[in-house]
Amino acid sequence: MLDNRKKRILKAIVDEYIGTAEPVSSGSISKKNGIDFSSATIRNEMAELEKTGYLDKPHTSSGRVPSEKGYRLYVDELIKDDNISLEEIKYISSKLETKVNEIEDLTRITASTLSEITHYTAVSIGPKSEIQNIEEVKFVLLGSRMLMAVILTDTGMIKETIIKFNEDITEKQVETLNFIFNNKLKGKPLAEIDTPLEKYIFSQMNYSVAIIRKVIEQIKKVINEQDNKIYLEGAKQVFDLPEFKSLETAKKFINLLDTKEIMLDLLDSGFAQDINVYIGSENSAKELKDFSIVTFKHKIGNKDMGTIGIIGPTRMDYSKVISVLKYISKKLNNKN
Amino acid sequence: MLDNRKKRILKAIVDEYIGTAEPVSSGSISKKNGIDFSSATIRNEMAELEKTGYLDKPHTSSGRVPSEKGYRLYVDELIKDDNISLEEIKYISSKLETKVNEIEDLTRITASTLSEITHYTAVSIGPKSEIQNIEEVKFVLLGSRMLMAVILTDTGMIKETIIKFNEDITEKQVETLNFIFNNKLKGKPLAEIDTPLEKYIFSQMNYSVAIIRKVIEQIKKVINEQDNKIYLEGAKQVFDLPEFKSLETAKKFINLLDTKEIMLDLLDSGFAQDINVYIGSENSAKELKDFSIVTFKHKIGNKDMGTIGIIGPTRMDYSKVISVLKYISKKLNNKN
DNA sequence: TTTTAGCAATCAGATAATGAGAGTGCTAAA
DNA sequence: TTTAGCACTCTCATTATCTGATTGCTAAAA
Repeated sequence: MLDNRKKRILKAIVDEYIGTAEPVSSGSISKKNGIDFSSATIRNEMAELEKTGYLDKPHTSSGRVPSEKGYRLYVDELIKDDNISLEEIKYISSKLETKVNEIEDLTRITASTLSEITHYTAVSIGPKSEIQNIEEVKFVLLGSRMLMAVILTDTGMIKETIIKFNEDITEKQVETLNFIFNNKLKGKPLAEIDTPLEKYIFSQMNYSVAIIRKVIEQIKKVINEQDNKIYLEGAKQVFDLPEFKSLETAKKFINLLDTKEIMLDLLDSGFAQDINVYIGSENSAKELKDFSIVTFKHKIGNKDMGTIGIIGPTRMDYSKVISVLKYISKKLNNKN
Repeated sequence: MLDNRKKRILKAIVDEYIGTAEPVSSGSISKKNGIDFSSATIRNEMAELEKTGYLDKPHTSSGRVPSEKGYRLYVDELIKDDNISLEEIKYISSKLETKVNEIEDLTRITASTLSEITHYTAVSIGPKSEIQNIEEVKFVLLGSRMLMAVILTDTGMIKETIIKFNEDITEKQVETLNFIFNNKLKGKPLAEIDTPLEKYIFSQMNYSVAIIRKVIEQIKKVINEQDNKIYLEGAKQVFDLPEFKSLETAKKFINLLDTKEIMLDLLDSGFAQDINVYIGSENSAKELKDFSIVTFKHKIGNKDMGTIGIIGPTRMDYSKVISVLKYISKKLNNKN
């Protein structure tokens, strides 16, 4: 266990390193208000902190840099979570008041707001289809061979898709589709739209199995696309961070953001708590070992409403990110 | 006017420079098949080409680099437009056969295919709303206070939007809306959806002007958004080009792509011809002076169906880009 | 016992010096 | 008209040198 002074010094080092991205020297810390010891004393403490694994040293004659263990302690014990300014509060409020029609829009706006304030990259996904129940399904005929299907779920997702046919569809058929889908599916999970349903409908109404199959396939497709759709905000922000000054690193990062599996995994991995922080190699994917991720599962009650992830260097301003997320989380819950 | 040999040498230089991005030496050209002169002779010709403005020289003892005038001649007179491989043809065909429901999807798929083949960045927009006529408008009630409006146009655009109200909407009202919109607007330009229509509707049916206003506002909003929506494909490809090895340049480029006005302008600027090439400072925006743009207005008959732009360094493989575009253009026209 | 001043040792990063290599322009011969 | 030959130029990579920041350790001071 670290004594109080060591913790204060560690905090000062991490704070400074987050600000400057340069190894922190004993001298710069000894001048900090609140820490009134000579650089020699700080040096001794730093040597200890290094020995116990909280700090690293890039090379013999350089200052210290926080290790992952150091960041972890910093995040768990040393930061405040109300590091948010009045302007930021105002900005967030104005953004969240934007009228949205669909739940994904809300998640996306939240993510982009977050990215704007923190200057890190944000990724987000809407609620998973598997946890959503069907509120209403509506078929609308557009022209004679084009059917639009609109699906509303209990989490507020509205998804529409267009289905084209090689044969004419009659108003009567559309009516039947509307009737069957709503009677059979209202309140049921989205996943019910599948082959058994197809068979059921076919048994109820005697028109072309091809039509029914196409309808169901297309709806399944659009739901599936929805589940795998990742929104990305503020990717170019990273170019302003010193850790991306090498083109190689920047390229690696951009490619990483493009790798759907990793991103989906990242957004899925959050625990039941609201805000999760993964520092460097704590991330499940080894590609993320040089980054830190903060994820936030937006819930209403215990219903998952989508997830947001903030990706940045391990030298992330955790205090700011967490504070802003906490505030947003509170706001979103009040809203409903 | 350049004699034949000078043209052949210029072509060889541009070809080589496009391939290597390195200043081209007299020696490397003299070895090219088809050009069987000693490096000294080539040197003399190169000196001439430089004097007449077709070539530049980064410094006294370096090889030559094409000037904008050189590229212009190259594009206008020296390249072939059937520089396309069987694999590429197959790939394009397979991509274009993807079923699409909306015209924007087609433009977008075309742009992304192009970007994949050429390794340059593609931007695209759908057809402008002002040139589109309304084919059908459909209102569908979702729940009791949520109305969905679907608009189909003659160019195949399908746009839907959701309108939320603070009061209940009846099926009767929806019917009236459907009746009036379709009777009044079928075949008319999209722009007719505006205040005069609002007044007309209000004179025809006596329910809350607030509802009508909201409907029209929301539809106008979604059409406007549509007009300003730019699709971007393959932005990260530029990281592989040597001209973007400096982070500064890459950053500038990414910011450029983000500047809507410039991109919209770029896509609007094309002439009546199908394929337009703008080299370096030929571009209207000064921010684009280090880039070349190839634009392509996709038309069916003389109806504009959207525009695609390829952005790359002035050292762009014009022959490849133009060949692929020509082929795609032919394919798209056969399709309809 | 704790803190601090002082100082040699270390190392990254900037700056300067050197040299090789690629390419040109020009001259004079083929 | 073409080409071989050669001095000249300039970039780029490599090496050497210098500077400044920072540390660890020792011994004195608190």
